[in-house]
This record gives sequence, C-alpha cells and structure tokens, in this order.
Amino acid sequence: MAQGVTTIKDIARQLNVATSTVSRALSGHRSIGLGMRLKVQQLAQEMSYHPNRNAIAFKQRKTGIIGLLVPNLSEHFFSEAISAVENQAMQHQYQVLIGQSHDEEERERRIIAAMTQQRVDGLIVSLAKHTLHYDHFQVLQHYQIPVVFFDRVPNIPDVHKVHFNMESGTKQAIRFLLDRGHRRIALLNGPECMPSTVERTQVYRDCLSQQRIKMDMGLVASTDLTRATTFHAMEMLLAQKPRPTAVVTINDYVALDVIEYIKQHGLVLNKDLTVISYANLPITNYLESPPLASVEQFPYRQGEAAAELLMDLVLNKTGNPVPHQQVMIEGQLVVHGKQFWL
Amino acid sequence: MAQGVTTIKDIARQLNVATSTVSRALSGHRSIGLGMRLKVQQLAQEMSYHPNRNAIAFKQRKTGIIGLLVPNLSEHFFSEAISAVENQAMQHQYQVLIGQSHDEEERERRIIAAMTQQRVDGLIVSLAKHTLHYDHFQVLQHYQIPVVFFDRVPNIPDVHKVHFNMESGTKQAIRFLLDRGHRRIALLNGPECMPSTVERTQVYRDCLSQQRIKMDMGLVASTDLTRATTFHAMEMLLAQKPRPTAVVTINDYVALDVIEYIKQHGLVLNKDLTVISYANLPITNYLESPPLASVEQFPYRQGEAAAELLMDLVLNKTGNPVPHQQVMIEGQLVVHGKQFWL
DNA sequence: CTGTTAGCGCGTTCAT
DNA sequence: ATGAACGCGCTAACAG
Repeated sequence: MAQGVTTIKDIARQLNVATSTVSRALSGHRSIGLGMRLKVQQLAQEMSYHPNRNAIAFKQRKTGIIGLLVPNLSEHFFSEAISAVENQAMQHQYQVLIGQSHDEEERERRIIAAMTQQRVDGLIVSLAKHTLHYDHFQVLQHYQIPVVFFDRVPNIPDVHKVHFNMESGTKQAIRFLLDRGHRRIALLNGPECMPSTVERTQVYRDCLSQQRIKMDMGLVASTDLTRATTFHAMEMLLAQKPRPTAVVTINDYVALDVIEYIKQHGLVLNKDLTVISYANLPITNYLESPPLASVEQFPYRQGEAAAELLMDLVLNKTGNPVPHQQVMIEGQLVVHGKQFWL
Repeated sequence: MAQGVTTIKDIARQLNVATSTVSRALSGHRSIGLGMRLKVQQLAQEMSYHPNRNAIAFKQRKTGIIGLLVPNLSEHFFSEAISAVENQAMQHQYQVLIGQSHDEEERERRIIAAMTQQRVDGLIVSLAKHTLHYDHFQVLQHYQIPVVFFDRVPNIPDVHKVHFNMESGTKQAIRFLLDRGHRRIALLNGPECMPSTVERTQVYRDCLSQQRIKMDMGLVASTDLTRATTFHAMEMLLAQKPRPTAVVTINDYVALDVIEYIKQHGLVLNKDLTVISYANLPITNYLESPPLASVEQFPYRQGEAAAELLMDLVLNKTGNPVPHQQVMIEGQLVVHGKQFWL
C-alpha cells in the first residue's frame, strides 16, 4: 500500500473479487449483495481510497471542471463573480479552473488553448478589453465546449451571454441628472472597441434627445482606463463651453481619478462638477469624496447567472442544441450618503 | 473529423505512420526527421488538434493543476493572493483549481477530498477560521500531494508555510503608539483558536513589558469578525478604567466596525481613540475616516511566495524530500493621509 | 529514424 | 450476483 496510491484493483485483490465488483459496489449498483457492498466500502475507507477522477474523466470524456477566464482576478467586480461561480459549480459537484488575461489578447488566446486541452466541460469568459477578433474561440466550438460570455461580451449574435443592462442602468443615471436640472452632461466612456461603450453612448444620446437636448460630441470622451488618458480626457471635457456640470464615468476606478483631477484643479466635487459612476468597487460608502451616485452592477448576480446558464448547458442531457440565451442583469442607481451640495 | 475530436490516431492514419511517431513529432523528439515533423505539425494544425491533457495526466500521473483553497474568494486579501498564484502557475504552464471554504470546516473537508480525487499536483491552503483539527489533510500526505499553507497556517511543525511576520508587524504598530505617548493600548484580536491571534497577543505583551508597562488583560478582547461581537468587545474595552487611548484591531473590516462604533458613541476618531489595523482592504487611502495607520500585509507577495514554494515542491525532480520551509513576509506600517489629531 | 506493444484506472458491455 | 475483457488517448519501453 505504500508503493503507490490505492486503486480498485488493490481492493479487488485483497477481497479476491473482480475489479468490476468493486467498481459496482462503490457506486452503489443494486446488483451487488449487501454484504459485499459493505465489505468493499469498509476496505476502501481503510485504504483511504479516493477514486481517480482523472481516469474517470478520461474514460467518460467529462472532466467535471468548468473554466473561468476573466481579465483580472483581483478586481473586486470579478472576484465577486468568481465567488458566485465557485458556489454555483460546487452545488453541482463541479470544480472551477481559473485564468486571467490581464487584458492581453495573446494571454487570452493561450488560456483558451489551455482550457481546451484540459477538456473543461464548459467555459465562462469575460473578454480582454481590446479583444476584437473572436477566432480564438473557434476551437471551443470545434471541441463542443459550451461558452457563456459574461460582463464583457462580444457583440455578435448566436452566443450565450450574461451582462449588465446598459440601457436601463444608463437611463437611470442620465435621468437622475436631468431631473436635477443638469443640461450639460459629459460622458467619460471606455475604449471605443468595447460594445458596452458603444451602447452607453447610444443610450446617452437617446436620453438627451428625448428631452430635446441636442447632443454635443465635445461632451463625450474616451479613456482606456489608465489615469493618464482619464486626465487627458477631463482636460478636454472641462475646456468645453459652456462647461459641463456633471459627468458620468464608466466605472469607479475612473471616477476616483476624475475626483482626483477635480481636486487638483480647485473644483468642488458634486458642486462644480457632479460625478456619477458605474460601481465596481465596494468602497463608495466609506469614501471621503464619493461620487454623488453609482449604478450598481451586481457582480455576484452576474456570475451566478452565468454559472447557472453554463451548468444548464453542461448538464443538458437531451443533446438537443440549446437556443442562445441572453440574460440581462438590471442595474440600480444608488445615491451615496453625504450629499452636501444638493 | 466531425464525428469527434482529433486525436493522434487520426493524424497517424492520415499520414500512414504510427501513433508514436506522431506523438514524438509533436513533442519535438529529436529522433524524428525534419520532414516528418513538419508534416505532422502542419496536419495537426489543420485538424485543429489539441492534445488531451487529461489523457496525458492520466498516463503521466501529473495533472498540471494545483489547487487553491481559501476561505473566501471575494475578499480583497485573498483575491490579490489568487491573482499572484495564477500568474506564478501560468509561468510554469500550470493551471489553478479553486475552492472556497466559507470558513466552514465541513466545506474545507469536501474541497480537499475533491482536490485529492482530481489528483492536483499540489495544494495551497488558507485555513477556515475555526479549523482546529488537521486530520482531513492526512489524505494529501497519503497521496503525496505537497501542501503549502498560507496566511492562515496551522500551528504545527513539519509543514510548509508562508505567512505574515506577526512579530515585526505588531511591534511596528505597538511601538508607533508607544512613541506617541499612548500607555493604555487596547488589542481587539481575532478568534482565540487562530494561531495568529495567540501570537499577536504574545507580541503585544512583550512590547509592553519592554516598556515596563504592566499588561491589563481587560484591554485585550476577541471578536469572531462579525459586527455584533466587535461591538460587544468595544463596549467591554471602553468600560475599562482608565479608558484606553488607542486600539489595535485585527483587520480593516473590524476597524471599520470599530470606527462605526466610535462615531455612534460620540467619540472622535484618532483623538479620543486612535485606531490602527492590519490592512486587508485596498481602500484606506480613500476613506473618509481611516484608521490612523495600518500594517500592510502584502497579500500579492504572500500568494506569490506560496506559489513559488509550491512549484518548487511540485517540480522537484530529485525525489529527495524537501525540508519544511517557513517563509515570512514582512509587514510595513503605513500612516494614512489625514492626521488631524497628531 | 520509425513501428509495435503495453498499460495507466476506471466503467461498461457481455458473459456466466 | 459476479467475473472477464475491452478501450478511452497517450507515452514509453523495446524492436527493428
């Protein structure tokens, strides 16, 4: 027993029975006598037998593993989602293999290849921020590995996806500002290659035109989420005449940079310039200078929904192809505590 | 090609060679002719062949996977560490399987069993907060799966562990307070079953006695990290005569609760009661009411060190047993921005 | 340089 | 109610 790890063969030999008997006894096959079943189970326990799931996976062509590919494991938004995915997977006796692309397409490609070779039963993906071509996802189709995109989803049809409802979320933010009298509302958006960026601008445009406000493209800027480009964009936005009185930023990280910029330039936050962002940090309640409000995006729910959908696909025993699903998670505008300037 | 997934057998058949030739050609075995190698590699590409790592793992008894078990995937401290582990693993062509115990010993047990059955090549573990018995780790030894404990480590010898240097970290905090004249310093510690709790108290005691200050056990309290018990502990601490002028809390979550308690009771933070904590949130720089200082614990470095150590063990080809390592990560006291009351 | 063969651990026929 | 035999995809002897 010390020369290696216990297998059903070892148990069979000890008991002078066939391996198939052991196999059946362990999996509770009804054709095995009670006495035999008990003997086998007890010996298995004693020899601390743990079935080799690897061998089983190999034979059954089911690994019991799903993959999870996100840009960055340490970002709060994603780590919440990951937690949800793990919880959901565990309920189905599944395990989760992780990978982070660091927003590099090349790394994304390598991880997808690795997941494929590992033969994961399914994959949840949030795209790298500049991913434009989806050809590296072809392999997954070839290997019949179902994919659920989540949060950062591709703008192509015929894929399963779970994402934030940009339309209702953005409407809440813009209308909130309009209701408070703002007419010069700036939009500090993300990289233009991201579908969500395009949609955010679209909704912004619609909200304004509904109020018969003509859209000023000088009030729309992009950042690649780095501080430098955010500062640059702010410079541009604040140079517009008349100056915007509010700005909607793509996320909390950018909002923090914007707030920093505002302070550096002697402006008063939420008085001279009101800031609203899309929440992806857990901190807004404790901030010294928070945005006036944030659109909560419920990362846990998103991860949960993605995992539920994926598990449905993975466990789908009918073999019938499942129509492509698109789940939208509703955002919710949260107004933060201290509102000195209202 | 549509009836399934490409295997070396398919490639071999197409080329009228043996599977072993294909296998060798693909793995760059030198005994294969250049022409053959190229032909094989090209065809593999065309058939979008991806080696079945599952089958390889099965044969080689090496999965190329390491497990990572932490209490909670979404806590900032752990998600930083996870990111480090994934980065480190990827450099070695390894993948990471995750599990969260939610601080429940039973769940911890189940995940360890699952990891064992998956035959991970190694495991990084941060213990559930009340785990006292380590018998569920025995299996790993039986299966020769190396384990590196990290952050929440067991207080037994003969294990590999990476953790924060409690002694130097705590000394920095206490001495900082002593230097500023505090003599009634409270300690709001964690559950007493955690080794780090015991050590923290020990260091606290030593620092005080070095200054010839007699230790008052009324100034030491425990919390199980929930708000309720934290409040309860605070009540007790503030009832002491004379009242403490400073409190060292086990982490930022508890510190936030303490700060909340202070406000509710009409005290002025860092004036009536100075708060220092051990950092595990990324937010202290942005807080409206931050602790006066935090002992930074560098979760990324801890995860990195744990992964490096584990990879050493996993890749250790000598077969010689490696002596048990204990890596300590030095903390660093960080004093926060606004210090009105100094 | 390349082919043949065996076997990793397991579930699953097909026998008995 | 149990046993014998097979094969999943791949690598590694061993043979030429």
